[in-house]
Amino acid sequence: MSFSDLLKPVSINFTLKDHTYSLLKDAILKMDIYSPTAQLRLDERNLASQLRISRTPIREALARLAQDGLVEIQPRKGVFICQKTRSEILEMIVTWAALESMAARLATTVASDSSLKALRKFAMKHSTSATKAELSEYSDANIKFHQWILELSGCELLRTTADGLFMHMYSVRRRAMGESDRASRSVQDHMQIIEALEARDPELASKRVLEHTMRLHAHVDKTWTRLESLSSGEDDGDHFNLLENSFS
Amino acid sequence: MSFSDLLKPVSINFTLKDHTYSLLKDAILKMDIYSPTAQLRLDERNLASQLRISRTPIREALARLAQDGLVEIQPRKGVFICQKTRSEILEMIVTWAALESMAARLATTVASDSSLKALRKFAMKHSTSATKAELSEYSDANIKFHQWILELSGCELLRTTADGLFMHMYSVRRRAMGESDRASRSVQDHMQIIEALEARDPELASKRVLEHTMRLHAHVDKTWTRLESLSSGEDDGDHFNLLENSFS
DNA sequence: GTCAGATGTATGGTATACCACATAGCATAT
DNA sequence: ATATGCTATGTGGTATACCATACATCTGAC
Repeated sequence: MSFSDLLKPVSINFTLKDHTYSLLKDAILKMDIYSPTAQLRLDERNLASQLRISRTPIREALARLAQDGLVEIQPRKGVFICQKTRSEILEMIVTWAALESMAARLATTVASDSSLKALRKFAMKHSTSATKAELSEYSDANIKFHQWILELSGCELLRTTADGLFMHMYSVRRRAMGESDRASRSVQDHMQIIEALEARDPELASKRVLEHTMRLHAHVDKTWTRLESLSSGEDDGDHFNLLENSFS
Repeated sequence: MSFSDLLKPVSINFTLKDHTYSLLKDAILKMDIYSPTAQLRLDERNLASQLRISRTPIREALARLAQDGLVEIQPRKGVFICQKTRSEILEMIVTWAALESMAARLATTVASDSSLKALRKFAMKHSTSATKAELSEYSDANIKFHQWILELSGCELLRTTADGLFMHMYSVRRRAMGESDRASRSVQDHMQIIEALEARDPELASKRVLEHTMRLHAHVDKTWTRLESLSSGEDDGDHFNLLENSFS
């Protein structure tokens, strides 16, 4: 090993702006933004003094977070963490379903046999923990499975776009994805998806991913009521109920 | 009508930051960023003096544009307009196909008869201009048709996500979407899509939109060579060639 | 007692000064 | 002649001062 190998990574390209961005993003995603006691307002000056930096990099980070839809900047009013409505969450699941369904379609063609084998191994390992109702672990494995399919598609844009959606659902997944009665069905679905991938059947793989994700959609649609009570007043309508007969 | 009615919209919620953002965005999208003489570098101080404002709102606008993927900020180096590689453009088309295909599926359920009728009317009106090889007009109508389907889905997130992709393709659409030999086939496709929507057939509508968009994908894949020559050196591989047999 | 207006304070928006780094050109030494 | 190192300059990164607005509180008049 030469000198240059050791000395290369001199923290190049580090900026407070970028650091603050990921710092704030993680903090927002970790906190339970639906708790009644949640601090929804972000004070630039407080953040600045807490992080011991000036407001400038913070403001640029906030501008990016606003672009992500994580916060809302009301001019002359303040910066507020965005609470997603049930309707918005359902739309995210629909969009996610669209992306992952396409990813599965692509994966039937581009994924290597070995990578499919690895996916199967992963899914089977976690099929046991799911039945043990270790919900948090199951939830993580569940998300990982879906992200894996996105990766297998070989399409970076599909993956990153879907990641943007997953991000918003982190603060939500514990209550939406963790029900144990859904776990066994979910594991079953996953296995069928893998079989379709292994069979190199684009239509079938795409169809199964779509149906699987839309089952989550239906589940959230039915059980999710707490969110509406918090941000009550605005009613976007629940026209998505109508959509479910598009997927059988 | 009282004075206050007339005077209300006194630039409330107007911020230089937001204004600069859309200003720069439009400017970037309008210019031909693939022209050899294109000015790819953005100088903060130049922009500031041209717009007669300070650097601060410009920097926040640039941070958002970077998030959009329109520009790249290289710390301590400069801000550069992003040229998309052919590979990235192909990925955009794939992702767009995923979104619009889902939108068509939803639209078969939620779109009203009257809105479908309006879509058909729109498509038929522009089917004539397409044969007249009025390319620019056809190109606009083509995009409008696809956006319309996104709207009919009733899913805002599908629409906005797809819009984000369309945005990047504006600077590209003239050379990618305007070939007249594609126009007649395109019009034909559009009509078949409308028929599937009117038949309220989710599978068929989704399938036809997918195939239609992937025909554009195949077309771009085959004919797009100029881009690579400009940003030659990096080769992301053209593994997307392999994907086309997923769609027949 | 209540409401209108003034005033104070907090917060975001903007401008600007300064700093650190990257780059190119030049000078000097070998 | 070439290579090395210094310096000048331009650029983005950061800090900070100041401005404008929104909102709450207080005060005074009715």
